[in-house]
Amino acid sequence: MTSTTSEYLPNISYDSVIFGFSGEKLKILILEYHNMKTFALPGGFVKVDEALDEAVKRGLSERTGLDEIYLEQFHTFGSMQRFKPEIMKRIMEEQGNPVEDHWLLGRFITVGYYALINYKNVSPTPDYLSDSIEWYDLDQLPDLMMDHREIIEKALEHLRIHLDHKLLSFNLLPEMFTMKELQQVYEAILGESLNRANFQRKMLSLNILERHDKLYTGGSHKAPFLYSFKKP
Amino acid sequence: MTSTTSEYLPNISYDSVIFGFSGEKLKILILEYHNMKTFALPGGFVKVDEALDEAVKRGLSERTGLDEIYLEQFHTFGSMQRFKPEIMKRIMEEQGNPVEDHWLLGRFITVGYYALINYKNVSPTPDYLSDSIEWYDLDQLPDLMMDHREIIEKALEHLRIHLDHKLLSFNLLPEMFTMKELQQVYEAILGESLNRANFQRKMLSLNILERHDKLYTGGSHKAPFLYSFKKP
DNA sequence: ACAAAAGTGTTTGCGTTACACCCATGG
DNA sequence: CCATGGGTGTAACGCAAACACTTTTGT
Repeated sequence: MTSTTSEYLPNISYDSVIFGFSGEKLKILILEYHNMKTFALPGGFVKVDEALDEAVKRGLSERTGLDEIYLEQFHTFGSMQRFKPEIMKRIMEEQGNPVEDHWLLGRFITVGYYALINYKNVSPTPDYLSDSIEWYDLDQLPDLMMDHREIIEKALEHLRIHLDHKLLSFNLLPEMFTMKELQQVYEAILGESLNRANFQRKMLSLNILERHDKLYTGGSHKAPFLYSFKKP
Repeated sequence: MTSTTSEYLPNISYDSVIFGFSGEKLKILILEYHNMKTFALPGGFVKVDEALDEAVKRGLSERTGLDEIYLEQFHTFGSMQRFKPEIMKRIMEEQGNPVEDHWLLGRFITVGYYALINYKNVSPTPDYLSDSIEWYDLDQLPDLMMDHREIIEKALEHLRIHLDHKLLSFNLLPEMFTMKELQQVYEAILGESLNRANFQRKMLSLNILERHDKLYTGGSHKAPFLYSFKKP
């Protein structure tokens, strides 16, 4: 722990696992530090007079340009293995800000959050510490800093378990969507294919969907109904 | 945030919801601060070189005299409503330690943990800040500090959902127990009565129990089998 | 007419619920 | 032999999986 005062709480951070989807594969937003080949989850710090949840929303908005994201907290990581001040030191030196005693070099307990968004709505913008921020396929992740790989695994576990209850909250699908699109979301996230007929029945039985007019795509086949999530 | 250095991380705390059971009702361990009529969950702080999980185990051991407790993290609370420095200030003044600038008066983000133990195995001992620590029935809790009531509600929610998977880990029942005792645990925690026959079948179908000799209590009825949890 | 995609129906099996019946034990 | 508690059996129900069948659409 360092004694340097700043506008942020020392020793506490958050890391966000941003799942992105757009029709096919599930992706994750990863940032790379300047010339360092160091990949990490987008994370950040909490201001002294800011709620934790607010801090995460703020940071995410800065990095993705997307506001009003539904975020879900899933676990807090506090082992000592997380303490690797050399990495952050190198990052700050690369940035031309060499420091010996800085709160960023302290030990951090990090709170994990995840979100699920449509990555077509998003223009990720690197922050001042990193030089790139990119979507990576779930099965083609680069080597990640510290325990970030473990954080992703745990986030994915939570996402899969709570998918039914959370999908409404994530603004992942367009306002109107077909049953097939909905199924593709489920299949990408669960990593398995589902029976079409049974999926349809299960979704309709949840009573959260509203059926609208049919969608004529010009394809040589029956036109599918459009659905939206019920508002109330 | 204060800049006073100490052996603890500033701004981070944990609170533990210790559920206790011993045959009938579900109870919770609550401490009371000296002459203050201020009731709170037993919580504590993390040393600068100590893992979060370790800190919680240490604090709990100090307060209950029980080691090797299975603890489960469930949520981290970080709203600004938690920031009520006056309360801690009054507590410290009562203790004869008036201070203006102390890390304990800072804002805290707290990590919630819960455990489930047999309260007959436990001799709760007050720590230096509090003057009593007692078991309270779940439905007769006193008014609690800050958001501690909300923390309990959330802990209970998690306990109920994860009971099947977690009961093995909690050292709640004696080595050997009857099916009835196991059912009473479930009923106390879930807050509802269960069908005897079906409960028996469900438990046996989980394949986590080992059946031993019958228990002759001298009661005018059939002697029940004893069970233990399977080790491997 | 055909292929492709979407919607609906049917059968089956499994797990849960409710309730009944039988067994063991001590008074 | 009876009351009490414990173990097991069974029918009914609901849900979910697997699969088949029908309908719609553009070529």
